[in-house]
Amino acid sequence: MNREERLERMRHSAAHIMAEAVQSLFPEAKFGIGPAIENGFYYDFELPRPLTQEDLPIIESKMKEIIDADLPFIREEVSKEKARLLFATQPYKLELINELPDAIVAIYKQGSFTDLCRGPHIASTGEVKAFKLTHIAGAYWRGDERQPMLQRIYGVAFDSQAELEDYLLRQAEAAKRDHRKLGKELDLFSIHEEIGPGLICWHPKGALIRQIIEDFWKAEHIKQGYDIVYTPHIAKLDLWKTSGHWEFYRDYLYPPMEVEGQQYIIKPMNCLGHIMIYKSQLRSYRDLPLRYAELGTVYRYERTGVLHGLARVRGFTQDDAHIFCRPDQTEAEVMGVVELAKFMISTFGFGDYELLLSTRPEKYAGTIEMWEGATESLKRVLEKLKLPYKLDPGEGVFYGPKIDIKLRDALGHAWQGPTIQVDFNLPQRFNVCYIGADGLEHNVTMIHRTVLGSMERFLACLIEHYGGAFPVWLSPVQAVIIPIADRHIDYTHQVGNELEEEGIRTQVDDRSERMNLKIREAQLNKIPYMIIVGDNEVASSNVSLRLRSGEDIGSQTISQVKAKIRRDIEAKC
RNA sequence: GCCAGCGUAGCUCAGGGGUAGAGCAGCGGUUUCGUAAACCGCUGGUCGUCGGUUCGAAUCCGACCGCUGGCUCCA
Repeated sequence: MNREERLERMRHSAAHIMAEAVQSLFPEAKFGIGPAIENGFYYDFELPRPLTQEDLPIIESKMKEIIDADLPFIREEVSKEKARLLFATQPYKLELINELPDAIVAIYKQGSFTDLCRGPHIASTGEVKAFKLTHIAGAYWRGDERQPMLQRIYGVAFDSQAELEDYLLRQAEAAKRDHRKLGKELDLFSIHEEIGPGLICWHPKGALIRQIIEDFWKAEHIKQGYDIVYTPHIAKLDLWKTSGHWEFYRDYLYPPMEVEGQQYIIKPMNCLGHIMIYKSQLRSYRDLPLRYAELGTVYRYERTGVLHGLARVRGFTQDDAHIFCRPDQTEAEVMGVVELAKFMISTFGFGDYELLLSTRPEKYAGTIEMWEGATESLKRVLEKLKLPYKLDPGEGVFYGPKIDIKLRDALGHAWQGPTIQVDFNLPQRFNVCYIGADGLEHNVTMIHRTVLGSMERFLACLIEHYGGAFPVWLSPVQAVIIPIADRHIDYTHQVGNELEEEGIRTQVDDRSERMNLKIREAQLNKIPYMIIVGDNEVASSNVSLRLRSGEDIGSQTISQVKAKIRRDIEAKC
């Protein structure tokens, strides 16, 4: 048994132990399910009263008693009949029993607690070495919002106290990288109750980072044969009826507004504008592929409970593009997009990401042949590029299969970023065609794609990835010049001007404050270079260089410093 | 949207039925200093909003708004 399997078994057993503890405190508890998860476990309960944070230590100490008693886990196999009797007061367990395919089901007992469970488990409760209950949350029975909401207790468990403490410490460190916290501390963006939830105000420093990314994005897209376009933020409702969005996507749309007797809505997607541009002329098969790219701001109504800083908002800018191509070009185009996405996110330092290939859902547009053909193309691209990916069966959008790339935030939550979606629906609904070599009209294949996801979510991940210490090329302030005493101020401005002329974003800190305070603030603002000047520097026409790592490089000529900063900017690291 | 928790000065937070507190920030001074916080003084809040209970509410109750952790959903 490898480490992961052993840990999973132990964590699952910890869930049973927690269930026993809860049962002893609430004899009338009804039990849902209690699996192992990454780093720990949870169990869902229906209880006579809401749990509070204060209940957790009580449950923990009860769990410790059970662990200290070192009770064996005993597996038994019983008939469904017997299981129904055993769990007669447990409606959720009965529901599970009824759905199990076999006539015989497994149960596990430890101490006074018996659970319907496939197993496997550890030999006895004493094998749980280190655990902690972390939080309580509501969770729908079977993850279905029409079902009752149960109370879920989450815990973490490890092989040793040291590993547990290490994990908790890492979580605490990760919390410091939270983009919502850093966004405020580094003065990057804000969200206002007065404006509305999920709507972002970008402050000068955050806007500057975004602008650098957008400039880079545009330049790379132009290199890759994309054409930059702009399309309106509102459009007639009829357009969205034709596209099917009004029918399939209505819950996410802001209600229509009436203008001159016509209904308009704010766009939730950019595709329709791009289609209109495509359709403004007759297109020959020789013109394809056409790639229209737009940093397009869209608005979607998201339920209040799902909003999260920059990562899940109601107004966001997609780094969108739509590729119109012939079916025989699809694979090459998807290949180009995957490579571009890989290049973009690796430029921003993301090495660790997940690729998912989603296939045909139950409700779908187009024919099975179209789906299979496109899904195979996507698969071949991933295989040719030797990219490891997971299949996400049935999770495609109704209009076509897709490849998603997920980026992780500081706390390990995976957010969908780049996405590449083949679309069989819109070309038909809008009759998006080209004239083939045969002189006849053919539907184009349309590919919707982003290579960052959205500026908001990407920035959220980026802030957390770097913990706010952005690489030099993205740092809003790249160098701060700090005089030791007021008599050095003239010289700091002189140095500052030289750096500015070199295109380095420089700030001269000429406030009447002590150098130590200025260094501290520069550190807290995660400014990459601190350039300190005092009597020695003025006398020698040099500067003293300190890095945000804390490293004191010491005396350098101004041209040495300029060259170093330029090199670091160009290396994008 | 659902479950739970939370909302006190610009920020971080204490207080908890008798009418508001700290540190930092800000402002005014003093200090001119060698690699992560100099010193003194001052200003600053209808305690998220609206209702209710009470002689009296920031404190208790209700509704709403917002935030946090999950669930569901997603770029």
